Amino acid sequence: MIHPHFSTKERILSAAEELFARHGFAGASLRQVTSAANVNLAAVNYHFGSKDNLINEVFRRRLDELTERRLQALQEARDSGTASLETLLEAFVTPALNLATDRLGGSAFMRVLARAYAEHDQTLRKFLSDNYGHVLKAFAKAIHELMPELQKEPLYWRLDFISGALTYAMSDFGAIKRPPGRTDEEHRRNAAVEFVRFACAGLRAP
Amino acid sequence: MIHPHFSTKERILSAAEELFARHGFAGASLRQVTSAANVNLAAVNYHFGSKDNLINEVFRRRLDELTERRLQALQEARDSGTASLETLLEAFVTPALNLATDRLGGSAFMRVLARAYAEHDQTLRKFLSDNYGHVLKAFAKAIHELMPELQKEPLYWRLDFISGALTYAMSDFGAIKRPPGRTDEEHRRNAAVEFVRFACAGLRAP
DNA sequence: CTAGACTTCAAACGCGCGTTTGAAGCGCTA
DNA sequence: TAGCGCTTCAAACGCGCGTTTGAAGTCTAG
Repeated sequence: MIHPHFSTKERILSAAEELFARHGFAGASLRQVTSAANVNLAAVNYHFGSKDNLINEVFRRRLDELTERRLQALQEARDSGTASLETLLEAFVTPALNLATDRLGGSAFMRVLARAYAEHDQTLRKFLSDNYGHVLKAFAKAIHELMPELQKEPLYWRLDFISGALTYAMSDFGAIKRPPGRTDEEHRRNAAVEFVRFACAGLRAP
Repeated sequence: MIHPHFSTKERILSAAEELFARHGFAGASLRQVTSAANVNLAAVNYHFGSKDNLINEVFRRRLDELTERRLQALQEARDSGTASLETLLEAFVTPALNLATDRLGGSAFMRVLARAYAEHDQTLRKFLSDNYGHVLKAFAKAIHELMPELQKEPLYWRLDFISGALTYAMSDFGAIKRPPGRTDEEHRRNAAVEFVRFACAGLRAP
């Protein structure tokens, strides 16, 4: 059961996120979802129209905010006038880390995202690239200004690797668990530092 | 229709590989598989017992050989006495790349593998880690011997990032589309070169 | 030629799927 | 209180799922 005081739509989205992460889009049924959300089966089709559209909305709910925070952090980094590769990557990584660790269900969403990468479904891929492709472009542009000597194609490859590494590392099947005697906050901070160091070095590769 | 002169078992495995890559394990049905393989529906349960076991056999067929070739390449790199980070990572990546490009259906298998990483299913993950976990350990050990100054925790973080990036790069999802006028083979080889360069730099980060 | 093991076949099993339906419940304002 | 949207409900729809069954086909050894 998921947070009975939330709205029906929110409860469906949360339950769907968790079950899609665990069983995949085809593997999780609407009956499982509505049962976990403590909601009538027909509520999904009433509020979302179809299962396919529910999947899209699961992405939209998290990605809209993630996108906004990333672009905002990017803008701040550029406005400060002290932009380095490190601060740019921090602007990209930190919002995702916050989502994965702060939010209720955020880590489930990271696993859903990892599944989306493995999906070859055209509808879903088009939805994602249409709605959120501009974020990657904005960061690519900022990084390009900072490293004009790096060709466009290698740059895009490396950004691609960075996105993949971040997504897979943040889903909880990654090997690294929080060590005992360290707080979640410290763990997240540590992950961000390690990741930014790794990604910057990768970007600066000869 | 898939290669009518192959045995029933082989035709089922090939069709299953292709369809699991395209629609996922839950999303591809045995009716789709047997229809694509030009084989009777009951043949799956006769030859493999169940759908779950068919999934395992799809992995076994490719991973047994992939594992052997990776460990062999690793051994050669160490025996040659000129082992570098680059040669180690090449030993890991190249067999996968050859599988993806040489073999009929190999690229489909790479997408299946990406799906397996995103799966949370305990049965499948246990099967994979029981049978093939030792490969990753062997490479981690070799890298540690080559970079003894890198602490264990940062090393594990970076290997985690690299696994994610590799998985991501091997599935075809990435933002990078194959440029027109370049073959699939060239595209993948280029990806491997870019990947090894990126991963080595990341491992060597200060 | 034929007995017997192995393989393929069409048909059916019960079940859970996504979706639809029409009635019932609810919270407003008039 | 009556009327009216919006939301929830139980029930049902047709369909495709994984699996099972028993008969028919195929091949080889005696």
